[in-house]
Amino acid sequence: MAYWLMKSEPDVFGIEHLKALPNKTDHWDGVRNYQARNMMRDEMKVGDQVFFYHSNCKPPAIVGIMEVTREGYVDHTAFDPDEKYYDPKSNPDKPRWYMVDVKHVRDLKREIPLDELKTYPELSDMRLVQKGNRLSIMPVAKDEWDFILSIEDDKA
DNA sequence: GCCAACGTTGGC
DNA sequence: GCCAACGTTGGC
Repeated sequence: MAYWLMKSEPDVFGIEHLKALPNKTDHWDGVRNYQARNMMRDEMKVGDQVFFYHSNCKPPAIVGIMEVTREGYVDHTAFDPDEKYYDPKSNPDKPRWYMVDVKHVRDLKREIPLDELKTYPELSDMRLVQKGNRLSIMPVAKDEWDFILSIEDDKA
């Protein structure tokens, strides 16, 4: 089993939106970045655990845990001109973009903000805490995953 | 709202 | 295939 982190803007699609859906499950559409696409298409497996990260907000933070419930399949929103993430270069005969389904597992007991994550030497290898990081989906090492859960009970 | 980082596009 | 221009991300 592998571990991941996925970013979303809470104003657009936050963890509260995911929780409100039937089965607390949704497809993670709209990813238009090849590195992120490859991870969803090729690497993420059912049962993998995923941190839900709120980006572009105050404060940016890890807020919960999700689980992959369906492996990579074609992101049909790329074919629809009415969709925000329409991509005319993707078509059903030659799909360019993929997505996975994720299910809300639980909220963290507290939000763990980015500026706190940056203070731990244990997490210094995470792309999340590195400068200029723009990748919206990234793998998380098991020891990093375990470490983050171990500070969940700490006082902020 | 600013701006640095970085991915993508397109002319050559 | 290079690289400048441009667009987007996302922290601050």
